[in-house]
Amino acid sequence: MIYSSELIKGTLKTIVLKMLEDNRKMYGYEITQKVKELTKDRIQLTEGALYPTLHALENDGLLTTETEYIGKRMRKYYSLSPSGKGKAKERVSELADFMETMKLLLDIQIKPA
Amino acid sequence: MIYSSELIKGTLKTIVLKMLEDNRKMYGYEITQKVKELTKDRIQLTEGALYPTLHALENDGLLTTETEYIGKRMRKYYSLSPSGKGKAKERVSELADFMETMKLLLDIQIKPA
DNA sequence: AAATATACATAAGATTCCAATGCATCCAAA
DNA sequence: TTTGGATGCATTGGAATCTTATGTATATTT
Repeated sequence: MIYSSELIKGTLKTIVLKMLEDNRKMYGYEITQKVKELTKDRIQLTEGALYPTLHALENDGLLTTETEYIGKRMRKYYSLSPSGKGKAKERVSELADFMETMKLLLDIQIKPA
Repeated sequence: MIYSSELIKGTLKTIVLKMLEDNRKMYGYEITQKVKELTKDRIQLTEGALYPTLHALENDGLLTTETEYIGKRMRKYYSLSPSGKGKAKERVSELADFMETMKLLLDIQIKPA
């Protein structure tokens, strides 16, 4: 199943924050690949959505960056700042709560973990 | 907890379709109240979002309408068309699947129903 | 040698939602 | 009895978010 793009809306920031919470330090392309892998190809982040989001999170002080070169190719690593760590927890828990609510609202049966 | 509005994005159409699937015939204001009630005030649909959505669904042939007057006050009832019924099931099941995926991605523990 | 993958980024446009506003009716309380 | 709150429709302007397309460049695989 491929999700209609509408569903992804509003969750991208949360996904990015969570990936960085789990992995400490990642670069953009790596995030797209990790998400693709973890979701078995169901969610494929587009670069046009991802990079602006990373920049916005950085602008908000939630991410810090460091640039590395692999050969001549640039890699821009992103990490959670202290406030980013707080924000990550906040966002994930908010989404979890929202999903609980949607489950009730839509009569959706969710398999236990 | 009040959800940051971003989360609602992408789910509004699904919510509306589901409400009409369960209730056969509803008017706009009734939908906002029902959703508010079912979610214990956590989701409050705004009119600026709801009405354009209802019109869009109607335009897509998923909803039919009938107007009634209660005294002098107009009421516009919305119902699922045959294709709307199919779409409702499709959307809800897509959202359920998406939530499963997000659960895995974000390590969220969901309580069993 | 060419195609694919890696890796960054921006721009134009569509979609979607919110906040604000407007109109009108009905009902309850002051 | 009149005033405020709830009911009920709707639109508009603007913000936010994502997609598609494009651009640049290097590395790897075929």
